[in-house]
Amino acid sequence: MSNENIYNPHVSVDCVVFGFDGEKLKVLLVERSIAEQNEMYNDKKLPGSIILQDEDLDTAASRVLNELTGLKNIYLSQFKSFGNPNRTNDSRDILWLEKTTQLKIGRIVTVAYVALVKINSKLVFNAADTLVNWYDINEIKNMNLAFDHADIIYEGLKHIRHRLELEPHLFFELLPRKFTITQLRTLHDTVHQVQSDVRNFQKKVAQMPYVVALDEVEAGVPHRAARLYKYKK
Amino acid sequence: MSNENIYNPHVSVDCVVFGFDGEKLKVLLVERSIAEQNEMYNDKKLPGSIILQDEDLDTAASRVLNELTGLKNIYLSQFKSFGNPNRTNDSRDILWLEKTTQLKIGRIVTVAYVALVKINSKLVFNAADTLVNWYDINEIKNMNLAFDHADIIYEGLKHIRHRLELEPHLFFELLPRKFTITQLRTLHDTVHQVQSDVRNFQKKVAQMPYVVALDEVEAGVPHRAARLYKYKK
DNA sequence: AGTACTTATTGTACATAATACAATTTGAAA
DNA sequence: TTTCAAATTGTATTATGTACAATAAGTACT
Repeated sequence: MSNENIYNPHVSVDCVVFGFDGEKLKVLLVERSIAEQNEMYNDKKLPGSIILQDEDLDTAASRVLNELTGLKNIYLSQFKSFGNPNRTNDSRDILWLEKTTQLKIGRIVTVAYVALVKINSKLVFNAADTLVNWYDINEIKNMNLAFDHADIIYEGLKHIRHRLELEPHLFFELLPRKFTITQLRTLHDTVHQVQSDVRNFQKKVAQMPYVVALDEVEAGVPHRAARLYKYKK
Repeated sequence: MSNENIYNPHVSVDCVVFGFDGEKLKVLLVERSIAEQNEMYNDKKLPGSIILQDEDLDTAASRVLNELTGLKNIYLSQFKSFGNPNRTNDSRDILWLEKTTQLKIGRIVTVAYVALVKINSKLVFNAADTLVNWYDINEIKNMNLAFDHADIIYEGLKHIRHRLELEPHLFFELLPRKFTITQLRTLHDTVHQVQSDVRNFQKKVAQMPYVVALDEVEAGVPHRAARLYKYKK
């Protein structure tokens, strides 16, 4: 291998942050504005950052999430790295990188993470200059996203579907602290794209020792209120 | 974020290549020699390489494997990236990096892959100056490995155990083209660290349409020869 | 030829888990 | 008190997983 071939790309982390609003799976995206000639171009991107010197990958991902939402101790898991040499070739992406980093950046390999958060958490969107919003996972394909972030979201979705199959405990990262079995079932069915039988689902939940019934029912519904449950590891 | 904090690390790929010799799971390691003062220090490392300019991650991993073994079209799957800032801090590792790359390299983020190969493949160990050998997965913990390669192997093992549970088809990447059910069972039991019941295992295999019996039996055994099977996707 | 040895091959009974399916209860609203 | 919307609950059936041992086949030895 000749030395001229050795290349020194940058490394970043990107977070695919999932939430559940009671009906749909959502992803957290950051608004991005690019000054292009006399026009402003707007699109969306995943929360992410180039890693800092002496910063571990996991640490960088936690930092990104914390800077954006104020949240700590949330479920965060590396799932795949993306290093296509062309992933930073779009002219708008190059423009944006130069503006935000003040550097000529040729290539970025990004390490992608999935995060699961309770959408009802009072998210403190810290950085005053960044607009952050939840988007329905099904709308992503109709949106303009930076870099290869649409691919990353899609891969993250596949990953989290697997993970939730293997570790059903992770469902409770997405639900409020007190939830009904119907909410759990809706989430389960949304994630796995199935329609479970109500009775069989109740039966299955009944034999999960980590789902415990509370002495409370939901409030404010115009019909019989459902019992509330909590997750207890 | 101030610009002085933006760092530009190198990126590499490393391959954890698994094989099965009929009894044990094995990993392919490369011999490494480092001239240290007047002594030669020898240890082992994973096959890997810094990625080239304009080279995709998957492509780099294929290249590494092909340069080392001559094999193409083998199962190769990215599983995790390792970016601990201290992973390249060992003095011998630094020495070796400088010797082989002729560069001052501060930090390397590596993207790790698992590969599954038939150990009976006539592996052409191309590079005349690299000694390559199979090592029992259980011996790894008693060996001196470069960088954090012991961690990477351990994570790769965990990953491949998961994968083989979800996609039993992958077992056939490790077995010879013609195999006996006993070989398949031994492999299965080794990977999953269980001891299956012989009859129940046969039953399960019998209802795999992709395992087809041949009109042949194994040769050269000093007892009743077992029927041979092949995998047919 | 016969015996000993080693591994291959095969079935049944039982337990557990997954699935299909609908009537009744509860509380709020009219 | 009637209506409505959603919550709650059980049984029969099927499929899947598990425990368990006797016989068959081929080699090696005498």
